Amino acid sequence: MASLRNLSYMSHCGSPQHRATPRRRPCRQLSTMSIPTGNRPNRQPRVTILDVAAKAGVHVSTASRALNPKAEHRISGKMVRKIELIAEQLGYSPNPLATSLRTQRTGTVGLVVPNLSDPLFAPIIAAAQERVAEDDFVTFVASSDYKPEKLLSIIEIMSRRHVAGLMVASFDIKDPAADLCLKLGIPTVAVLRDPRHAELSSVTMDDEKGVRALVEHVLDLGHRRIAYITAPLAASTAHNRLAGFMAGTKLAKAAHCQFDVIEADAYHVEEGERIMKRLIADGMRWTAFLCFNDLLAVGALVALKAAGIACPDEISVTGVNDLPFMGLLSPPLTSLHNAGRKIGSQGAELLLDLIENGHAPTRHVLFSSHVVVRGSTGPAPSRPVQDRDRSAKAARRQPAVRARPRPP
Amino acid sequence: MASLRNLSYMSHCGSPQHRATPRRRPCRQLSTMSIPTGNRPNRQPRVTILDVAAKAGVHVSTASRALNPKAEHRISGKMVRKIELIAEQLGYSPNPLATSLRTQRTGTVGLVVPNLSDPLFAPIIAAAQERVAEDDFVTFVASSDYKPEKLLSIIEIMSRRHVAGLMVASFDIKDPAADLCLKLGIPTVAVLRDPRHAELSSVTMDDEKGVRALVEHVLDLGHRRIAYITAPLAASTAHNRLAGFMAGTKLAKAAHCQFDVIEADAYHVEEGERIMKRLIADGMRWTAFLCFNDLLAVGALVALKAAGIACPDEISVTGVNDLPFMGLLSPPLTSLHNAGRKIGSQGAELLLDLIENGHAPTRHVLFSSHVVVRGSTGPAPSRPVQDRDRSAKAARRQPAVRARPRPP
DNA sequence: CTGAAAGCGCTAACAT
DNA sequence: ATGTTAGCGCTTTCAG
Repeated sequence: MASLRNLSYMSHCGSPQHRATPRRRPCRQLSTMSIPTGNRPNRQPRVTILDVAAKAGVHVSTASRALNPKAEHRISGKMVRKIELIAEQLGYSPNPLATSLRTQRTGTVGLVVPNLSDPLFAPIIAAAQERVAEDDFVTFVASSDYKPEKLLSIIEIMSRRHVAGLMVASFDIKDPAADLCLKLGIPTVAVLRDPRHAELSSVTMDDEKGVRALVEHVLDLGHRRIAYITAPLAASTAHNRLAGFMAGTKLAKAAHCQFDVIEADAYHVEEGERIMKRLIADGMRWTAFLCFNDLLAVGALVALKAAGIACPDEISVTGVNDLPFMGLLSPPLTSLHNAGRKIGSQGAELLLDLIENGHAPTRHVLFSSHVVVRGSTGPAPSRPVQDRDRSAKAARRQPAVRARPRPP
Repeated sequence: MASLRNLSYMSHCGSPQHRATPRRRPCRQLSTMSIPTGNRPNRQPRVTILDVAAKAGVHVSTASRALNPKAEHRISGKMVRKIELIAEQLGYSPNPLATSLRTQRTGTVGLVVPNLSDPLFAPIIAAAQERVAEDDFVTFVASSDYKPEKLLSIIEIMSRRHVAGLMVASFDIKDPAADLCLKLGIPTVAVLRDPRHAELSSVTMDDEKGVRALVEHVLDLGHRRIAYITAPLAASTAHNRLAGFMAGTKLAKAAHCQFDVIEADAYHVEEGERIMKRLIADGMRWTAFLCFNDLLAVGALVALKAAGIACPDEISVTGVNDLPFMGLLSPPLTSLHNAGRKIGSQGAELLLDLIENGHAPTRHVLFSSHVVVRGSTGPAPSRPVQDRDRSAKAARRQPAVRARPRPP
């Protein structure tokens, strides 16, 4: 069975090439912005509704009505069928550009996330795109790159293009970008990050409850020195999860507990690694780390492994989001499982409501997450790491950790 | 340091709601397709070029020229500056819909992948989107869902919307969708999947060489019973990688070697798991598995672990693409590292070339991959799995594996 | 250097 | 039930 079907073993015959000088756009106007030039010479001549009308021997408006579901009852049944037939055999399809200009409706929606590559956002975009496609919307996608100015610019660009609505996963708390959406009159749904704007619908996870459950989980395991690595606090998710952490600590009524919070500068693996390295170097004082998200947690795991600190035997770690593969790491990561694709489809659903019913009430959908216990959390060790012979600077204790550690 | 900054511990106050009856689109025309209705009542009244012209006391055409870099030298310098100033203080920005209708250029490109959620494609889309955004293009994104008809429909929709170009990662070999792109006159770049169309530019990985290197790697480790799990052979990548496998087997001049090929039905983890379960049940005869991609390989690892078969002690496994986290699995997956984001940015580069220079030659960029050796491959065991007491049906040998195993 | 006028392709009053 | 007309906002001949 070494051979299979009739296969042609073509070898790839391409030749590698690279641009010598990357093209740069010429510097532009201030507020105006033009459509990039494309020098396509020979496109197919399109069949217009005029052609259809001519062949049917009727006026364009008749053809237009016949082809338009909303007006087709104003036309005799036979005429409708005749025109539809002609349209089909001519291969007519309406030019959305003209339709849009006339009707002020483009049939497009915009999806904005902080980072398209993040495995958290990809399924959300995918699900939202699928949902709006069912209603014949096409999707602009852009990435804010975690930059507020970029988000503003994206919203302006999309607004100029008359998107019917926007689904945004990039809002900060009290984000001016959210105000901009409202000012521009664009139906907007916030997902994951809720700007806390009364007039904006949102779809979010119940992060507060989720993180509180994580705290309870590690408390149950006997941990008493617990650190929480939060994301930059401009994001609502960061607020909510921190609130959950604080609530969890209160639950503990913990006289003998030590809780600390460390603020990360970013959301990715490298940042988690950087922070954990620093903490290790400064003398490790905790037995459990709750991380804002899985990526930071994975970075923490990497740093622990590099330092020869055993997880979960010496230190427990948790993440949030339960990204793909988190269950297959070593150790498998304990995490908060979120609604994944459902967030995207539900966001799309709210958005379509808003679009199709101009005065739909704003709604706030809150999905609950649940703790997925895996191998990265275990019983608290009898002695914390620093009491052993490992940490170089174990003596230095007091202000060992800064709220916002800087790169060296 | 348990408290941090002045935080407001807002608790989330949304209420969960779900649509009772999902809205379905009414059944549509055959070839015509209309723009979805959006009942937005009150958008901001836009500032048009007429307003600018009026305030400047000139004709619209003058204003148009003054604001258009390509025609602004036909206007006196003072006039240009005056109009630009007025445009800015009025907050004018051109309506791309009107511009597009007039010029037949939309400043949009389309990006199509088989699956938006796949961690392989997300970075490619992200990188391409970033690159084309530099040239002021906005991006339509859609997913073909591995369905040829869906791909055709996406291309038609995007064509109707006058995209300036298309980057497609969904082509099969000799894909009619590729012909469609050409017939429609859309500048198109194929990425990852090369339809083998002489007139289409492409950006791909040198999969053949890569997989051959993987074969060499496991041969070097002493493996003599090697299976390759291929993807459905409609995809060019599947052809190329299989060719690499075949080439590797020939290199072996291997009288005592056994090579087999198994065709998967899909690309995801579950499929890898299903196949490996089946192979285990049928009596395992191999010591090394090369998998078409990481997801299948991960599935295989899951099944092996579930069956209590040790990797790499008993069986070695490899993947392709080196997705994020592959190095953190247990065992860490040996894989082929690909160019990742570079594929997307290079694809965008070629596309922009095609768009801006109508008669740019078609180019084929081939990136090379390299083997990343990790823990999932190890020396061949002295005795293969089936010779021990593990396999239930170890006796059945001959046609144990079908080319296309079906679900039970 | 600037104005006049036409028209991209379509839809939606307003007629009949 | 169909035809007439106007115009969405912009660019681009063609005149002057």
